[in-house]
Amino acid sequence: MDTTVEAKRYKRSRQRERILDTLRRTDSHPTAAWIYDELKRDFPDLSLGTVYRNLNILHDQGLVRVLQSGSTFDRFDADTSVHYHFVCQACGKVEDVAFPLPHDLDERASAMLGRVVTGHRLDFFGLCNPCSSAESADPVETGKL
Amino acid sequence: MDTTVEAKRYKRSRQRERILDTLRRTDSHPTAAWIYDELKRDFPDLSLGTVYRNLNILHDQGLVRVLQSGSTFDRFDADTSVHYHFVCQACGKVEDVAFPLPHDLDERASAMLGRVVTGHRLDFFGLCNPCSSAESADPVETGKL
DNA sequence: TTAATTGCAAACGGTTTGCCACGTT
DNA sequence: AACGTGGCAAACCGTTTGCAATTAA
Repeated sequence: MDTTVEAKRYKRSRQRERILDTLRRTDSHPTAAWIYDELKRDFPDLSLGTVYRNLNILHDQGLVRVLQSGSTFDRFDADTSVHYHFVCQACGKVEDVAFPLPHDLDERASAMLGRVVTGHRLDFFGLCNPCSSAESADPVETGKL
Repeated sequence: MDTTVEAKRYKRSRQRERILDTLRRTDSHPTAAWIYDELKRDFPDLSLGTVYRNLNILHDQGLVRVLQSGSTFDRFDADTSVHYHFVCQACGKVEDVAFPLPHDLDERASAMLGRVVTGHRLDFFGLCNPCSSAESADPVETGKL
């Protein structure tokens, strides 16, 4: 991630425009590989690395959300009761959160969606106290996780 | 994952007991590597593979929650507005969910936690309609993601 | 004795990166 | 001309797995 004051100046590229376009035309929350397959028709020499690079750029620009970060660590919790988590975007620390959400949230969602809902997961993002006081001018970095 | 009718019969192992014990003694939601380092003192020949194997077993037994799945794909979304997701635990499909949560959820959480909360993420888990009708007797598999 | 468990190391798989030619400004 | 971008392939890194030896039941 860029920590300098100046943001990077990007040039246009057909590939990146088509990647964003492809992403906007679907609601299937595709993987990088799916986008790659999709564009392979029009760009026979397309590389997976190019797709990843551009998705990261688009994310930098705030045009794309990353739903799951497959590149981070698995974290484990022996507390199997219902509770949520607060994740510090600076240091990655994970804290428990006892946030009062409706106890029948799954049932409600189930009824509203017309699907079998067996559970949910809620994470809050932000800065923990130590990191909050340590950082003065920090880049935005929205929705990183 | 075991799809047979009979569940696997586990034997005791010092390593697995210590792994669960270590996990229960902390609230830091550690990674596998952290647990490995922790137990390396008492088990000098301990292997990371053993830690992973046992964490999976403990998860099978419902004694451990996995907070982030680092082994799955990143998924991308060009819709940057606030919305949630429904993830099918059978086929992995991701659907948008317009669930009515308080618009000031982050502010409330921020006040309650005494931390800077910049955002949150809510995922529902369950079975999508196609998978729901396809599966008759399916294993529980709670909290996989 | 039977089968689960372990340590080791190799394999796996999604993602990143170095290199150099090419495209954009 | 200056520098971001693309394609290719190797590297990366957390996680899984095959194997022979060990250990629980």
